Amino acid sequence: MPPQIGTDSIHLELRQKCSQCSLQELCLPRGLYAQDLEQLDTVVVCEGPHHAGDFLLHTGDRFRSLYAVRSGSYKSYTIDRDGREQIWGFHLQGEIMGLDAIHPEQHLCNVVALDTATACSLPFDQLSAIASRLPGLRSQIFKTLSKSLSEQTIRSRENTAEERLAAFLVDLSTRLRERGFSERDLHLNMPRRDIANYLHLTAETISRSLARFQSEGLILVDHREIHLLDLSKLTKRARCENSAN
Amino acid sequence: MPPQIGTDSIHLELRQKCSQCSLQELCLPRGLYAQDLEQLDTVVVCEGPHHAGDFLLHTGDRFRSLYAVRSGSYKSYTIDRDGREQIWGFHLQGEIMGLDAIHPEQHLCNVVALDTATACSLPFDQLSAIASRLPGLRSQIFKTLSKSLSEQTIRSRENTAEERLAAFLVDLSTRLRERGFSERDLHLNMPRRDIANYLHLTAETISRSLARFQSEGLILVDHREIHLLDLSKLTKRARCENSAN
DNA sequence: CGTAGACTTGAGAGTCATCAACGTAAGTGG
DNA sequence: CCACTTACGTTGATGACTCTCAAGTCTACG
Repeated sequence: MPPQIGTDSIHLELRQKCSQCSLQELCLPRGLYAQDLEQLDTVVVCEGPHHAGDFLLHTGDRFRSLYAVRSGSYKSYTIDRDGREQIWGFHLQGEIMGLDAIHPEQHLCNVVALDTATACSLPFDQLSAIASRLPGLRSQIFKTLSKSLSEQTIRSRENTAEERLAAFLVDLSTRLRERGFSERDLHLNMPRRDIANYLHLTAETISRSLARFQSEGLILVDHREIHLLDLSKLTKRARCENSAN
Repeated sequence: MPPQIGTDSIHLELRQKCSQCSLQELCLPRGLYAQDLEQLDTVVVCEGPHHAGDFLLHTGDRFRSLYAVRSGSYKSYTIDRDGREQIWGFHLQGEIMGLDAIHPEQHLCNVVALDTATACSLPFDQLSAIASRLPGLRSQIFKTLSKSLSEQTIRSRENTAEERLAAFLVDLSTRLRERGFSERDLHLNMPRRDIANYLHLTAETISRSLARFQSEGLILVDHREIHLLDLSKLTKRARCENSAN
């Protein structure tokens, strides 16, 4: 059973230290001074490990914390009034989840692990209190929200299926590179249907578009392993300015 | 010539008082205590008046301030690499503009007045400093960002032209009601082309969809005056849960 | 080996963009 | 007051893109 959030019975071994975490520069602590990081250390709690399909959050959960992906990956989604899944995003190491919950004070999304994954819980009241003392952290939270907003808006402008898929692959490639992985070898740990859902397309269209990219020599497709052969052409196909970082 | 932001030569008469502003409860100061509002009073500066077509911001402007619409309305847009306009939003009284600029520290959007309009400049460094002392303001800024993010994400899920247009009309109606205007009589102060652009459609499709809504008795169209006859049916056509407030 | 789910591929249909023509309203200058 | 212009809006015809439905293949796993 995962540790309860918001209780006092937090085992010390579950405490995670941002000050010693290799994801520092990708995550919320980005740009903070070492001594300031120690303030974060006092509030961060590890969640998980989760296995593929395990839930980190459910729609309607009271908002207490933001979550940072520590290892593995998660997807967030809602269920619309027709009972259909609506995927909001796929989240890699260092990325912040639960931003949507700040305003309504409850989580809009379900968040589920895509593979074996852990997350850091950042209790928001405490985070906000620390941020009141640390301009750098305050700025970082504001920037995280602002960046998500811009990215979401830009993403919504993509027109054709190929544009969307190309942008998805390039975006994934960029995020993997930032995390020290190969930018050319993508392992998709979600079915085509999920990619399609995320891009507001169908699995068939994803399949056909991947096939077309492959026939044009842009990528190599082997089930869920995608090798990007020509990143620059793929970026051109994406059309939308993925302002890196 | 509009007052320069960030200089010391700010005339006192340009100072706006949030503590005496009728938009308090719609705008960033929402929920703040009276004595706290006075801290905001010390940093807010009026911009404008702008006339239709006047610019408040240009893409690439250095980010110094957020802006709150004080009167009239604005639209924000970018120019994509093909030189085409991409409208990000229409902004009514009390709404915050420039959130996209926090992360890159420069404005992504041009912001232009749609009619005679004024805006309050909220110098961000000072705002952030005040927020460090006022949990209520801090929370309000976080919530504003979080809400924009969710709305943008939900908006991107709308599928058909009619869904998008219905959601647009309902959204506008809701925002006008919140501001004390009629929720049934909309005056669109932008051409069809701009609505189409915002909704990722064409002006022709807007025209046809409006005609269809009218023929079904949902609305009455008279040029840019739209009267909403059946808000509940229109909301159903919108499909997307516009979680009010 | 058999089943279930994921993936691919094909055929047909629907929605919306594009192109084009036309109508209308507002503003200008004669 | 009227021709003229310009921008906006509407309506129709056509075509492209992608969804839907269907069939078939492949993989994983019991």
